[in-house]
Amino acid sequence: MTEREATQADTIRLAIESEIFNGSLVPGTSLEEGRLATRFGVSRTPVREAITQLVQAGLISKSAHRRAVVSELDSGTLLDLFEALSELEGSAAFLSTTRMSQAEKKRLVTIHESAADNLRNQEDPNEYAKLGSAFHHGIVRGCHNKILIEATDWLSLRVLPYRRFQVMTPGRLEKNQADHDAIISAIVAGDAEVAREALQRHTLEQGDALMRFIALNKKKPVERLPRAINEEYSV
Amino acid sequence: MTEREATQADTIRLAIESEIFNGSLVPGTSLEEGRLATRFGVSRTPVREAITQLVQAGLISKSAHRRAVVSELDSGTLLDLFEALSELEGSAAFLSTTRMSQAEKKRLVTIHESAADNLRNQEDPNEYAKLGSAFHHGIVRGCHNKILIEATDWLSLRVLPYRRFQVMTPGRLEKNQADHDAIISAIVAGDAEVAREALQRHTLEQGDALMRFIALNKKKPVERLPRAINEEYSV
DNA sequence: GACCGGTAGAGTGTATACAATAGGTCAAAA
DNA sequence: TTTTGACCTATTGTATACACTCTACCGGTC
Repeated sequence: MTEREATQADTIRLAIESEIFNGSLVPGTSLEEGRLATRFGVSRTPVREAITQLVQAGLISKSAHRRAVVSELDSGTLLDLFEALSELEGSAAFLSTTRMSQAEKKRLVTIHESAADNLRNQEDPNEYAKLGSAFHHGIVRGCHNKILIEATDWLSLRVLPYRRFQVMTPGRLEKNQADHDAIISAIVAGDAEVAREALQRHTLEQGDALMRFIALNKKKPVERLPRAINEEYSV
Repeated sequence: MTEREATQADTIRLAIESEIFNGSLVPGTSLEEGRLATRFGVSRTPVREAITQLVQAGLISKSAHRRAVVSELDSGTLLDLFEALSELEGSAAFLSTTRMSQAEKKRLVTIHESAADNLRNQEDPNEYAKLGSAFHHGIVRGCHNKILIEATDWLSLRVLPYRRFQVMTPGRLEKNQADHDAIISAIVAGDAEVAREALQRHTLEQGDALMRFIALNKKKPVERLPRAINEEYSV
């Protein structure tokens, strides 16, 4: 929808984004324009522009004359986020079932089978995670509705800062794979309503799992804050 | 989610927004920072910030080193927009059915009945339109999911520039009212799935109607462009 | 006559300087 | 000792000046 090129503001936006995603910038960290400017070796102008963009993207919150802060999602909002995302992904699955080409479906099956292999042979869990998100991604793209894709991406983006909390509780990957299996079966079988329901519940459950894990780890927040501050100030 | 206060950039953003909505700035019009700056009596800086925000909101498109342009939705995208919106509103209706308080449902019924009165007595159609959007709005809020509300608002915003094309084809209002009637009935009866389906189809049909009307009027685009340019340059 | 490259001119991107605001600090009074 | 209020500093918001990019026009060439 909105095409851009490599202007400094964009570069900086991407840099901040990835720092948020990889955990250098923990939610709650406050961002200071001047400091960021010197850190990136530019003036405050492009930094401000990057911040404005990230605010609109929902990754940063800010009010007038106050510092920008990496958005912090309380558990209620996080729950809302997953609920909304599950509805959107469900809708996408519904549409994708009838709209994906044979090639697209085949690609999706391939991804799914790679994931199955990975799991069976106990390979790199990071790789499995990548395949998993490719699976979701593939279904969403399959709906061929630019706006629905955009909206889904938007919500997914806001979950990313919390994805790194994702951890293996015993049997979680197997459950995940089984869910995916049900979803792909429904899509291949052409049962749109089943596909919707399966993906919807799957995403919702993923959210629940993530939230439970975060809730547990919030008990010891001592280790989180100092590290974050440290990394923000490091040049 | 993101709180702001009255900074100049926000004022200008709102000004541009409303000009887009009321039709002063027709989709396709190009916005020049310098001109806008002098028009609003400020420097380019807040104007640029306003534009950045509107770009992220989807109302304006822009790529690096090029002028900002009021987003123009081709018919395909508009169709996507309505399809996505219908899914979101449908989801909201589903959730609202079980989550709205009695007070909320009552308020919704009141709005619906006011609309019925308005229609029966052939009162102001503008007022009817307002009640109609209040009805939709009320259902969406009723889902009590901040994110879903945000996402729905986001999409609705992008439809607004085209709403003014809305016109009365014979019997359209009656059909609209009948749809709303079915929706509110399902909600009051507590039948979430019926509510979802009813609102979803209703929004989709609204979109189709709008698109048909726009398609007809696109046949004579001569009158649109000069007027737009004219209005942009008027102080 | 059509096509191509170069060259102003307009307009965007960035830097810097200035203004205004918020939040903290310190002092004074209860 | 605590609280309150005024100032003072740090940081954001805005203006202006400059640099770079694009585009449209022009002359030349095929």
